[in-house]
Amino acid sequence: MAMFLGEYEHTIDTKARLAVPAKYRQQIQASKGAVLSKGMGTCLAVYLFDRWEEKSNELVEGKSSEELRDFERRIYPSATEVDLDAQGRMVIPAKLRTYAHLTSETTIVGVRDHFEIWDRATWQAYQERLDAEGNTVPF
Amino acid sequence: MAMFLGEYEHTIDTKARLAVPAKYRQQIQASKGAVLSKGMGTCLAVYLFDRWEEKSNELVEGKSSEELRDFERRIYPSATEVDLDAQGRMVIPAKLRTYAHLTSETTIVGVRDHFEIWDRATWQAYQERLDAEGNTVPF
DNA sequence: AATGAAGTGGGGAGAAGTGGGGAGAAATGG
DNA sequence: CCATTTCTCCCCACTTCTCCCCACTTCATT
Repeated sequence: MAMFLGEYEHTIDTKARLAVPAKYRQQIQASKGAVLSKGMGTCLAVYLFDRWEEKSNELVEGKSSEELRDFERRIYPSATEVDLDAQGRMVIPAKLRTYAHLTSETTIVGVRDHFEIWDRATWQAYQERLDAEGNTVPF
Repeated sequence: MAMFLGEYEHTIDTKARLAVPAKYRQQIQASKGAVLSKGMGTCLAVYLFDRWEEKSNELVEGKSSEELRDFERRIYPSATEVDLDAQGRMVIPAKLRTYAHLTSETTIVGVRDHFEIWDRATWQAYQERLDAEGNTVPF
């Protein structure tokens, strides 16, 4: 079972390329590929394909046909298949880059069943907010 | 299994031609062709032929012969086979262009088993409506 | 130091998207 | 049935962008 851990500071270059951490890259290459989509909050999310299908199928459960249409038109257009060049980089489409306020300085974080791509400043602000709210690490 | 993802901004030229995104084009060419028809809402929909047949068969289930006739007269006349020129463009018939309020600025979105063609302004308004209703991306 | 893996940067060929001319088919009118 | 106009579609041209390839740096390990 795939598992994403850790925090990496990578950069998006002038061609909109972002190197995927080698540990994640291996998991993508060992699976049927991955999907990049808008994430919850100001970030992007990458799921292995199988897991992404599982999740979207769960989310579809019990929706009326009207809700379903809206939902599908929200989910699928905001997603793209991830493909990596020979150096293990992915290209971030302009729409998604804008959505997540990504510039060059980027932080990539593993979140159990997926990983997320944050603008570094946005990520830091988010972490500081969690600290301020008294969220602590429970270990 | 065919899968349509992503969002593309293309233009309809003065000859009513619209370039199909290369990723979708490959799927069309790898299949038995595709069908262009009116979509749900102010848009057009393109299904691969096999999937379109499946869907219309489902929709026919349990209809009386009267309902069936109406249904068929509604569906089939508005649908056309998609054929692409050497540059991968399709021609949008005038009736369909009017139906979907298409001008020049067009957005093409993948929605799992088909893709849709929207006037760009109409698509933006629709997405903003979903935002306003509190629809968020759940990933 | 030498080696290899990981991340970053950039040149350049080919693909993708856009625009328009023009021949032949189809529709329209006498 | 022929003439004229309209429309469809094939072809060529141009621009932009994607992606393949090569190269360099850094860091960890031996």
